[in-house]
Amino acid sequence: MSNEPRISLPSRQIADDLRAEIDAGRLPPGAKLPPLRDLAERYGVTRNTANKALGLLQMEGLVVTRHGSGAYVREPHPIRRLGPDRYARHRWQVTTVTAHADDRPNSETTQQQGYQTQEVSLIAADGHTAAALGVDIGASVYERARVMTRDGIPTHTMTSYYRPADVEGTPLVDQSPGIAGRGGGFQVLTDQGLIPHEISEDLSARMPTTEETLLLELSAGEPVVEVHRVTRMADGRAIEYARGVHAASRFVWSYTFDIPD
Amino acid sequence: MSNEPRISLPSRQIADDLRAEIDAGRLPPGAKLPPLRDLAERYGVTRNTANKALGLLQMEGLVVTRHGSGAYVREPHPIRRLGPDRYARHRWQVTTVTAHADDRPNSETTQQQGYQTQEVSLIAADGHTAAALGVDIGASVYERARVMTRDGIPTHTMTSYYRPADVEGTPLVDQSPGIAGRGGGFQVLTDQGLIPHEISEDLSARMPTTEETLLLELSAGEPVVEVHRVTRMADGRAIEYARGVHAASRFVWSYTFDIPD
DNA sequence: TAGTGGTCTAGACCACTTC
DNA sequence: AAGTGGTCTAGACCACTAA
Repeated sequence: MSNEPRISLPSRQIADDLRAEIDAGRLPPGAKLPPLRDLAERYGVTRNTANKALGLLQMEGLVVTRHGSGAYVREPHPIRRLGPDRYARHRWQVTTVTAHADDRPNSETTQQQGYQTQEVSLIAADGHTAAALGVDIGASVYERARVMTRDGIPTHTMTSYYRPADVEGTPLVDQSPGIAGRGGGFQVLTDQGLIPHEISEDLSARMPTTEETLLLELSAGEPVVEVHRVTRMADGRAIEYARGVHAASRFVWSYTFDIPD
Repeated sequence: MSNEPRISLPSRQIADDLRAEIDAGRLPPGAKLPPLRDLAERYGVTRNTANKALGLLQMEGLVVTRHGSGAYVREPHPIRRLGPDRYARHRWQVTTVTAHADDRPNSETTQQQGYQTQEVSLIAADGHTAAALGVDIGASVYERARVMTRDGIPTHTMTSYYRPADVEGTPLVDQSPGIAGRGGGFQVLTDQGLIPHEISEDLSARMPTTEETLLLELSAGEPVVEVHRVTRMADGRAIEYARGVHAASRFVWSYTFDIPD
């Protein structure tokens, strides 16, 4: 009848006990967990087994370990709320036309979101990109890959794709990092006469690849959210396709819409 | 200088090799991986180490293991696309008024989404619920918890909260499973004169709790997406607050909106 | 019954952090 | 130097699956 093991596996039991301590607040965020050797002795198991218990808690995202230091209750990340407002015109529209020689914006733009790297290359469009931009598969498109950071820690990647004719000669496809600067990509497109009007976003979540774990400095048990974004003009023509990979624990996405008929 | 280990750890090496086989398509979805004992022998390591390598691949969501049978390359799930259309009026509006005596809808409604269980109870509102519904913290609200299934496998949970005055006496708070039936919750609210008009959704991703892992039959390395939804009438009054937990790999969320000013 | 994954003990060495 | 997490070997037993 019962599908459950009669007695909890030792590693599970240890994890359950620690989780209870955490949930009850007796081990608050930032608190140090007992050393592996203590846990092993207390439960009469080997260090391997105690270590496995910690592994379970890491996978759940409840605990982080610092090699050589200890295991700690994970502290909640400051969460950034991503709503349609982040694309608002007043955030990127520059009043003076073609003012992109002025890099290094001084005020709040850098604080809000400064990117670390910008890699631009001309590549062959894959299926998704081709479909989104309305070009043939294998056609040349510009790829602009960035890693976004906040307070020095990477938060997400953002890779944009453009039709070459749309962006040739613009700061968007200039190798120099950060040169898109003031106003960013949308302003540059606007300067080209390509006015962003509508955005479609597709969101999905998965576990990171090993590369992403390194790049985004993800701790064990942290999923990523993959965002696919298509930006269109008022006439429906797509002018940018972008793929982002976000550390899940640092964001919440927010959307509001009317119920359709 | 180099921060990388000179030689890859054995468990990492095995995982990397297997991942390469999978990525290259030499181990296609559904293919059986070599038995642990074979891997151990081939690499000159113990079964423990080979097992750890499998664990890494499981965490990445690339591999699933079936106890007693073997380890297999994970097959991609059929993905369901969730757009605003799923809330469209024509999907739930019933032409004949107050037709909720007719349970067990016979045609497509059940195929699309049939729920397994419905637990209704009167509980004290927590902070989120109170804020969303505009009631005091601790005030009584109806909680209606469901587990949604598709083709017999659970896909997500959905727990709705209502102001008691809004739903008292309606099928929504009837214990009998499935009785909301035809048209579902929005139709019942409409029958009460509470017409859903606008929806706000907040999405975030995280690793599942152990309970959720059992409930949604999640395999190792599968994250969940938590959806918070507030449904409002045209005058802005909230009539439902709902929280859902989705198996991440089975869904993609899709939103389209105009760029704000 | 044979094959296979899951977990555990016992003991060892290493890598990193902290003092 | 002492403390702590990470990984590994060697060997064992158990639980589940499939023929």
